[in-house]
Formats: sequence, C-alpha cells, structure tokens
Amino acid sequence: MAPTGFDLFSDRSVVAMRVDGVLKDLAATVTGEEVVEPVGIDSPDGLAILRHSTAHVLAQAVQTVNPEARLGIGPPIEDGFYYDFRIDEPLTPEDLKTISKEMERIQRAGQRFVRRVVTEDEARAELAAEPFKLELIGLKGAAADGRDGEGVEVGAGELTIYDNVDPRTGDTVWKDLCRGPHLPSTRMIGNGWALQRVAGAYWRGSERNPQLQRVYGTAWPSKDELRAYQERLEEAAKRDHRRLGRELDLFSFPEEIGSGLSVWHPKGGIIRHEMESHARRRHLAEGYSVVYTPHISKADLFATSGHLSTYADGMWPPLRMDEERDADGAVTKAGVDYYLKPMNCPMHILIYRERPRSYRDLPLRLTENGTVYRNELSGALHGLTRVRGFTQDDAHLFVTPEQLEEEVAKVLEFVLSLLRDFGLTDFELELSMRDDEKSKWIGSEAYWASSTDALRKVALASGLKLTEVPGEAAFYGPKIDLKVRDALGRTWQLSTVQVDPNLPERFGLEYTAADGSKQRPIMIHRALMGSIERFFAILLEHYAGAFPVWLAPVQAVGVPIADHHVPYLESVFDRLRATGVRAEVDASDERMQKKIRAASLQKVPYTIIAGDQDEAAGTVSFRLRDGSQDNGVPVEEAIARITAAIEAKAQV
RNA sequence: GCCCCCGUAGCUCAGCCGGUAGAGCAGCUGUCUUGUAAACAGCAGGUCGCAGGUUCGAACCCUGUCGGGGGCUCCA
Repeated sequence: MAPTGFDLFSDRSVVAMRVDGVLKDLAATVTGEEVVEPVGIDSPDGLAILRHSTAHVLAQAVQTVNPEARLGIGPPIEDGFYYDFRIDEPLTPEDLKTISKEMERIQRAGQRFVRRVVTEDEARAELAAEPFKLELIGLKGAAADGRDGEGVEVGAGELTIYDNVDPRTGDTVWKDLCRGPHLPSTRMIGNGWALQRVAGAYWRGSERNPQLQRVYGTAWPSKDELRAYQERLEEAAKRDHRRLGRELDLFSFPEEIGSGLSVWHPKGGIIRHEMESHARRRHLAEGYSVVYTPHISKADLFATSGHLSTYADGMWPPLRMDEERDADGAVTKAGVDYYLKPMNCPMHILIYRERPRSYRDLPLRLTENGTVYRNELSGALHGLTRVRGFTQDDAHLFVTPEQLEEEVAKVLEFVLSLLRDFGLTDFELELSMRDDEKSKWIGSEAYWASSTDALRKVALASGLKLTEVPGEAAFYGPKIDLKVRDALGRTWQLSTVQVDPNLPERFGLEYTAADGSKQRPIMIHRALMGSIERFFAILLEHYAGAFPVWLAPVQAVGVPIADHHVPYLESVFDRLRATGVRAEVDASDERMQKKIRAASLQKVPYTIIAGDQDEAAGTVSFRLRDGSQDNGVPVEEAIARITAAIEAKAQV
C-alpha cells in the first residue's frame, strides 16, 4: 500500500505536506517518486491551513446553532480567517460566544477532515441547499471550459468536498466544498484562536450582490502566540492617531462642521506648522516655486481636465451661482456651477499657461500645499487617514521629454531625503505600468516604453526594493509609488510620482524649443507626504505621540520642586524660549510628582526639574521620556543640549 | 452608499425588568510647599447627540436624522 504523509512525518507540528510543490493533506498518498516536504504549523502555509480549518469549524458551528445559515466563503487571511454567511437574524456578540462554545465542542470531538473528489453533478446534488456554493461550482465549471483564460490552471484540478468525520462513529457530521488542504483533525486547532467581530460583506465583493454577514477570527499555533497577537493589537490601539489626537489635544472633527473635516488645535497646529515649513524650505532650496490657488472653480476647468466626466461621483456637488428665476420659478438667467477642487493640477496648469513658455523656463516646478475636497463615502471615512477635505503637498513639474528621466530621478531622491528628515527610513518602490489590454491606455507605444523605462531606471538606481505591477498605471502614464514601513511594521503608501502627457494635451500646453518650434511639455505629478493630514496621522502612530524634539509641540516643561523655585526656573526658561525652544514652566499648584506625571503623559521630550540644590549650583536636572535622569546639568550646557537636539532633528 | 454595533459631564465609564442621572480623572477654590508618574478638602459641571412617537411617566421602547466605530465598496 502506498505510504501517506502520516507514514512519512511523525512530528506532530507537521500539519500538511508539499508534494512536488503542491500542498496536500497528510492523508494523501505518495509514490516515492515525488519530492515531498513537510509543512509545519509555524510556516506561512501551515498557519494558513490552521486558519482555514478553523474557519471550517466556525462554519460548522454556525450551522449547528442556526441551521438556516447559508455558507459563503471562508478563507484564511493575514493573522486569521473569516467566513461569510447569509443569516436572516443579524449575529450579535452574544451569538459569537455561543458559536465559540460550539466550536470548542467540535474541536473536542476530534473530527477528521476527509478529502473527497466529486464530479460537478455530485457536488450540485450534495450542496443543493447552498446557493452560494452552487454559484462557485458554476464558476469553476466555466473556468474548466477554458472560457476564462486564467481559470485553466485552477480548472484543471478536481472539485473536492471535505467531510468532517466523527472518529468514533465514522459518520460524516458536516461537509463543505473546499480545495483544501486541511489539518488532519479539528483537535489540532488547539486553543490559540478567537472570534473577533462580525461585519457586513458583499458576496464576491460586489455591491450589486447580496450582503452577507462576515465573522472574523484569528488563529495561532498556541495560546501564547494568540496572546502575543492580541497584545500587538492593543499596542496598535494605544497608538491609534484618533486616540492620541484627543489625549494630546492635537485635532478634532467637530460634528457642527461636518464629517471628515478636521480642525487643528494649537498643539497639533504647531507640529503641522513645523512639518510644513521644513518641507517648504527644502522645496525652495530644490528649485521649486511656491504657488497658491483657490479652493473652488467653475465647472469648465474640471470639464477640460476630464475630472468632471470621469470622477464626478467623487466630487462635492456643485454650488450654483448667479442663477435668476421669475416669480414662477422658471430660470430667466442660467447660473454657473462652481466645484470644490478635488485636485490642484488644473489650477497649476493655468499658471503655466498664463504666459508663453520657453524651453529655458523648464523644468518649471510649482508646489502648493493645496487643500482639496473629495466626496468620500460616509462609510469610508476614518480619522485623519480618510477625510473629505485634506491638504496635498502637491507639486507639478513641467519638463521637456528629454528632461523627464533626470527630473524624475531628482524628484525621487528629494522625496526620500525629505521623508528621512521626518525619521522614516524603511522604503520600497512600486512601478505601475500598462499591460497589454490596449483599450485601457492612451498614448503611443513609444511614449509608454520610454517613460516606463525612465521610471524603472530611476527606481533601480535608488537601490530600494522594487516591485513592478503591470496594469496598475494611470490611463495616461506610468507611476512610481513609494511605500514606507512604520515602527509597527505596517506599510503605508505615501509618495507618488506620475508621468502625465494627457493634461498638457487637454490644456494645449506648449513651450518654444531652441529651434523656435512649439513643443508640448510633459507633466510630472508628485505628492510627497500625499495628504498632509494622513502623513501626520502616520507619523503620530509611528512615534506613538512621542515626536522627535523638533516636532514636539512642547519641547521642555519646567518642574519646580517648590513654589519658590519658580523664578529661578523661569530665568532658565526665558533663555530657552529666547533661542526658539517651545518651553513652559509648570507653575500650577500641584505636587512636583504630579507635574512630572502630567509632562510624561503629554510625551514632552524634556522635563527640567530644579530645587534648592540646582538653584544653588546654577544647574538643572533632566528627566527624559524613558524615565532616565541626568541631574545637576549646568544651565549653559542644558540649553545647548536641547537646542542641539532640535537642530539635529534628534529623537530623545 | 450598504450591513452590523455605538452615542450619558471636557475625558473614561456606571445607570437591574421605563419612575426625569452617578463615579474617577480633568477644571475651579482653598489648605499643604514637598527632588523624578497621581497630596487633601470643597465647588462647579449633563434638557443623557438631535427631532418626532408610544406611555400617567423615556437616558432606557419605536421611527427618523446627525455623528462615531468595525467591515464591504471606492480611491481619477
């Protein structure tokens, strides 16, 4: 008899195997000809299998508790799994407890996951009560027919059903259409899992389809790993910028103003001001010109740019100006529609077009922190990262085709350098290109080839990790996106550099070349932080509120040991403030311990303490955010230390 | 926009089956003057998001609406 994975691997942490590169259940047989590798539960594949099997147990539990529940899909995802159900009554947190109990019961029963190959007709008969599964069978059938190009590989495989078999009776207690593989038994799931929440999700991701109830869960090889994961979530929650924004009094979203529209409090305002003014100084040094444009414009501008035809849904509704009506309400004079701007580029283009341009003017680099308004879906709004009004640190560079590559290189170098100033260091690039689906793209083959090539060269020269993604380009040109990894290891897409010959075309932009001919410039769209609000949120979470000294809203707080030390501390702090340090003495009627605690909760970089000893010696005592002390520092040195840290953009 | 959950003092939260609200912190006022994360006492603070409805009576039940959260969707 041919051996199975169970014969080959006795180690209990092996949950599946890879046979000639294909994942299989341990129960599968091998001939001895293949290359067979064990899949440990700790490996990425093993974890996915664990989570997938847990999702199955969830589904079985839901159908046990509520036999009316119909099954959607239940795949493993990062850190966990989900399963979608159609249930008439919405699931409550109480239901999750009941379901968890049932899942534990299924685990204890030690049901075996048994793979069974079925024909399409058999599958349809067995799953007649599961409309969504039938739909999946139909999709797979279509793929097998070769009608869907990418389905060939998938379609070549068989339809399989996994039976959950009671080991004592040998009865099949539950089954599900599934490709597998699975753990050998429900018992191997262990106790490292938890159900997390319920959410709505459209069937197969389309809002035209019915909305199902999705149960999210997480699963790990052990309870300890589950706890560690839960602690990571708690740590992330503590850093949530919405929470820190409130605790540190940085910004808010007054209901009276409207959803997704932020106001910046003094402490948030000073941080943002420092960020913006530093960036602006560097832009000026880099040959950019600062421009300002209004927040609204007549509809024509966005008709010319094309935004109104392709993006009207994402724009705020128009404001109608100067319309006149008679007593009956009939229009006697047509009004003009104005729109809040969703992008700055059309206005920058108008600045370019304001006078004839020569090749000597190029590259022309226009930059603006331009506030734009987009009508985001209410359900998509999220703190500062997804809002309806935000400020782009936008730039539009007008170049000759010959200048494109060199200019893109300079932009990328500049972007990286400026992001490093903010303490971000871990970057990756993504090059979005066209694919072969010709109808989607405008512009010549030669243009795509040369511009994509220019971006690729620049990206490779940066030495950063580069991923090429065909098909992801804008319809008019390729782009480079820059992703950054934060202190928690999460990646954020920040900067983007896009090549665009389309808008210059639409607006008929020209420059006079050296030979006197009229030529069309190419435009480079470039956002660096992207949205300043979102960038701020990312930095806030990256630093957990403990900003580097130059960004900290209050850089030093003075804590007198007793009231009569206030004048001495004030004399030191007067000098600090004179050098531009944001420094305040806490002269309130509180215990010094409490003042230290307050400064600490506000994440102030330097707490400066002085009592009799310091006053007598002409020194102060430092307390840093990590609780460390440096006592008896001469005033002169203390001031130098703080100003040096600000100057160096140091973290302390 | 869709589904589910939530909305009580500046913040965090309590308020059993309907009987018109309570704590801690923060604030203010006093007392105490103290070497590295919370002194003590007192005072003040809410038409329970808003608008309707049911009821003798609503923070609590119903409807709508605004706002928030988790997802889905979208992201030129």
